[in-house]
Amino acid sequence: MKPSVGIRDVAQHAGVSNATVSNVLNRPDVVAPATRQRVLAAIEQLGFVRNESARQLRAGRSRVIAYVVLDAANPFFTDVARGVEDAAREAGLALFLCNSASDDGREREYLELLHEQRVEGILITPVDAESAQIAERGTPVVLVDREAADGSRCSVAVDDVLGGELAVTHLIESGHTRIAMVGGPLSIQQVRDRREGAMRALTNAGLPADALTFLETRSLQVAEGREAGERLVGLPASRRPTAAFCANDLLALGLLQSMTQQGLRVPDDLAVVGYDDIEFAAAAAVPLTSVRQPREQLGRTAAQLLLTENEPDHEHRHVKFQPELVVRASTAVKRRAATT
Amino acid sequence: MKPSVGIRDVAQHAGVSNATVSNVLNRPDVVAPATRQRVLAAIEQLGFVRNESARQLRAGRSRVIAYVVLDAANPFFTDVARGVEDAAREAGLALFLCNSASDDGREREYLELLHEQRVEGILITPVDAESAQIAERGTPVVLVDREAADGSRCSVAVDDVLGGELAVTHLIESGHTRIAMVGGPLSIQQVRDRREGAMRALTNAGLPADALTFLETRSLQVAEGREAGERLVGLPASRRPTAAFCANDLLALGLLQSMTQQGLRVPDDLAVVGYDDIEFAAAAAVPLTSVRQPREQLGRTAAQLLLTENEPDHEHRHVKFQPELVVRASTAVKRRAATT
DNA sequence: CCTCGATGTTGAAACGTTTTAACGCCTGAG
DNA sequence: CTCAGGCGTTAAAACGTTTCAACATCGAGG
Repeated sequence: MKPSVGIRDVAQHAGVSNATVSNVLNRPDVVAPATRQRVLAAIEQLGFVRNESARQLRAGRSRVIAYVVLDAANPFFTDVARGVEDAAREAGLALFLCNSASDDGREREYLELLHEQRVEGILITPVDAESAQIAERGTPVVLVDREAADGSRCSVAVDDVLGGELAVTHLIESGHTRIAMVGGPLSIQQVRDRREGAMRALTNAGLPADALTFLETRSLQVAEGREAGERLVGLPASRRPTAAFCANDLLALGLLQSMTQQGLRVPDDLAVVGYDDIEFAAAAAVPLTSVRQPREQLGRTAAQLLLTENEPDHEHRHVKFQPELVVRASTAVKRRAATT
Repeated sequence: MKPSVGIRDVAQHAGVSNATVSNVLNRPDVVAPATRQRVLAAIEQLGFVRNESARQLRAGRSRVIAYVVLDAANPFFTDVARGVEDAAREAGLALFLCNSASDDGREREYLELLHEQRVEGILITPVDAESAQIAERGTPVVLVDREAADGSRCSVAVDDVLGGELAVTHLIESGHTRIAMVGGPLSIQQVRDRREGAMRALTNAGLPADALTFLETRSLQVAEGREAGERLVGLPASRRPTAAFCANDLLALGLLQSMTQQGLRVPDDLAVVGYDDIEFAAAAAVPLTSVRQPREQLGRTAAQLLLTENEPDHEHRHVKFQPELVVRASTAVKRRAATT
């Protein structure tokens, strides 16, 4: 079971040289049919499994790309990953998924490992885009859902400022003038961008900057959304926002739950806008208005960009998609009578 | 950028032999502090990255395990994966996630690749547990959320028959006598088991077998749940079930959505029970009654079992956890007046 | 002064592939 | 009968590590 049968065992068993076995494996057409059969039989019989390490050592390449994802439990990222995988398999590559779980220690470890593995390329949605961890080390890296600060590598992103603007403009047009934004930590670029968009929406509408209350969360997960909901309800009614813009749908779902539990109604007592438009947003307690991003296309494009990396005349590109607002019940205008 | 600096470049640059560099990397304590510093400096300066293929080729081992998951977009599996990863990193191993997406072609390709990569071990939730793809090939394999048919390998599972029984017993006790089960394809062991449990519940309650209508779906995803909802509503009212047991929460969420869209109320017109108790179940339009499985523990245990695989006196074990019913609004008894 | 053990370092042999250039053989053309 | 050329096969040299036995060097104990 362990004695690890190698290519030369096969060769011996089939009465040929190991080079011939290698040819059967890699260029079957070049070897005579009879010999090929004999070799294949030997492989079958001995249960030979090609040793990828050796092959790779010799060949220098590895047929594998990896996607280091920020939160594997967030459906947004699994959808992006699906896009990546589709593109990868079209190119004959396999995809390894690594979950950094927003922990830059884990992220570093995975990057290190992947570099050592000499994967063909790395896609990453980094914990912190500025971090030096992602330094060039011979393996091409493409940023996903983040913009490369310097032009030093390819990136695929969505215009988060615009997304924030769309969301908050929608709330303002629905008559809201006290709006909360829930999200965090602020070390995440996207949270900052989406907030910037939100501010821009205020400015456009001629509202003062303090019309937006920022509730910072420790992460972008459901539990944090619930907690933010409690904080929100804890505010004195006179100051309490009438609408909330959440930095992603997980937070929004948590917020929604929290509202229900505390006996407040959405959208009547609080309108809610999420971000990402994950599949569960539409199935939520109150179907969620959300900012949709082209998730699979994001992944697909990133993978394609990665594949161009080792073309000789490669120029780093920065693709930026546009988000789109999907309006559902969580922001429906009912008995809204704005304080305006 | 490409000329790939190796251990001997470092050695030369530091004025030592490559063996010493290797020692610095693997047994730092054995080399004199002064030399060590010099070598580390050289590594830093040359941007040396250890070649894992070569190391692995020599050492025969690989510090990586993999989990081939059935559907990376299903939060149930991402939670299991989290458990796996926690256990793996405690053991100093990294985890590669591979998504078979319920496609046995993909599954086969990934298994092949992982064997060739000589990963330390493979966890898998197989598309088809009986499939020969998973044949022993030198790399230990542990089944996750499936029971090993023969005792030929370790497995970690949850008692799905019991789970089905719990769900349907609950529905029966709530007064339902015409029950639908939504799930499929039947090639999936779990669907079969859960249905068997459902049947057992009928028997226990003295109901005839045809009290359960089985609606087979093509997959276990949200869209299929929606479609099943339409089929359900299409039934003549006299024969239409008053409750539905879904083989997982994704189906249940789809069903829920479909009901709402078609103007039926849950639980009044149709009670719904899901399975898995994913985080989104509680945040659904109508909070979902569901059968909870110890997701992270499932993963954690599987990883631990895998780690015992190459102990000399290893005996294959089959761990089986108990599921638990979580009752929420989707099966609340309101104006229920059973036809009994 | 010699021996011994401890401490650090090293040369060289693996590990299992792929690849290259060369080889032998056979066929058909001259 | 010879020779060019095609075809199938092979020996051997990589690829970049780790490891092992051997080797210096040095201080201490006899």
